[in-house]
Amino acid sequence: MNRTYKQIQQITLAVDCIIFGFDTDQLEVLLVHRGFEPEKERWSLMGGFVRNEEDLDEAANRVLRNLSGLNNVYMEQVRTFGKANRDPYERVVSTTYSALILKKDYKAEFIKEYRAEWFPIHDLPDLIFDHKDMVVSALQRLQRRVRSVPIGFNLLPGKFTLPQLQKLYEGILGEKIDKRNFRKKLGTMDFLVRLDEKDRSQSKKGAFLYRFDKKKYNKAKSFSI
Amino acid sequence: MNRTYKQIQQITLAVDCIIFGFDTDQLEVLLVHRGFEPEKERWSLMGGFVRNEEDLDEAANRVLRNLSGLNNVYMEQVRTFGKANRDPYERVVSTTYSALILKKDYKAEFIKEYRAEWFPIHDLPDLIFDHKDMVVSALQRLQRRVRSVPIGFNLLPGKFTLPQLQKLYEGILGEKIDKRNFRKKLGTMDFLVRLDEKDRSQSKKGAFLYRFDKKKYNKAKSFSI
DNA sequence: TCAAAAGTGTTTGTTCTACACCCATGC
DNA sequence: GCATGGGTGTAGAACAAACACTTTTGA
Repeated sequence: MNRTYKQIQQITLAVDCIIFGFDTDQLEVLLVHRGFEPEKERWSLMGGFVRNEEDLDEAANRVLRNLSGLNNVYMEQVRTFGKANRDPYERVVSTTYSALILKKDYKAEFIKEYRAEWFPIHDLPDLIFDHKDMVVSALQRLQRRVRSVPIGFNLLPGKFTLPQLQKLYEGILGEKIDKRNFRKKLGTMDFLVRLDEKDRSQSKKGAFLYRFDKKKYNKAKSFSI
Repeated sequence: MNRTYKQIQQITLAVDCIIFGFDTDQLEVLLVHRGFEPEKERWSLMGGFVRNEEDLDEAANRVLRNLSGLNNVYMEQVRTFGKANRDPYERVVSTTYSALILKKDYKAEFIKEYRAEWFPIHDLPDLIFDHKDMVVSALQRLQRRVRSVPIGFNLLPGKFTLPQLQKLYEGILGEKIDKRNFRKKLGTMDFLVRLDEKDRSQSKKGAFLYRFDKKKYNKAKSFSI
């Protein structure tokens, strides 16, 4: 090891965010239309360079905050993309983070300012560099994680119905789920508390609203779908 | 994004390798005793800086090769450690890779040259920086992966016995496994082929040798322990 | 009264767990 | 002949998968 190696190494470190949202029955990703060179007018993930004094995690949070106005968002590192020529213009190594946000928290003003747009996960436009691979690996990770950790709730409002929750899981996993079996599993989870309230926007009968009780979950910390 | 950001950013990118080996009944990690400042005389993972023209994966392979003489080793990226002050001497972001090697392939000459040493996974010396966290996260990942992908075989010779294999899994997972249940599962895997040969080094009766048939595995690609 | 979505149990098959004895051999 | 590790099967419990009808209500 060589303390002056920095003088030799010419690699820039960046973060890219795969921002997931959910819209009634589809999982979506927020992409930005680049208004600058290189690759102007193509689509990309939201990204940015890491600052000298900030943690890598902080960099990802800053990028997300600056480009979306959102703070305190559920986020986790996915993996680092480091092919020498992944960016043909300069040597950039990028660590990806996946974020789960409540779509309606994302303000229209940012849509305009950054020319951002939501795309269904299975209907993405052409993306720059290896950003498609990044989305794919983030999705795969999400599909694995969402079965064993209750992170999916970050994509729903604080109060949600079981039909909504089921559609969310179907959207993430990309497969139909049996309603009765799904509810049977949820029935064993006491951190899912039913409210005395119904949402009648989807049906005349109305579906009971539930909320995720974090404190109760933290006692047992067991989750599996 | 700013193409000249590299002039501002002063972050060095490194890789660190968590090298796992297995010795009859314990999972072990190869560590190096640092003969240089900073943190001279303490223990650390094998690491190195990424070169300008090499892929991140290549960097990890180079580090492993240079410091161990081993090539074509099973390796996968674990995660990237990027706390601003994780290395108190300079700003270094490090991507970790975990490697599974056959311990007896690791030559004594390198042990001497690099003052490297094998340590049982649950009896590590004090490590520099966040290297302990790196080992922990690599172990956790290994414990998850080893159940669903047949990567454990990389820690055993080409021919191995079932008692050996069971001890390997017990060593990695840190728990006892029922012999009959373990063998029942293996019995369903036709890519595990029994040879007409026994290893008598552990018992008088001798245990049948098996080998992992990669081609057969690639047909079905299903594995679960 | 009917259309549309919400809600509810049972059966069957599969997988997981616990558990104890005989076998082959070298000494 | 005995000590050592290798090898084998079964029964009960838990879990997963398949499947169809009733309820509520607004239009």
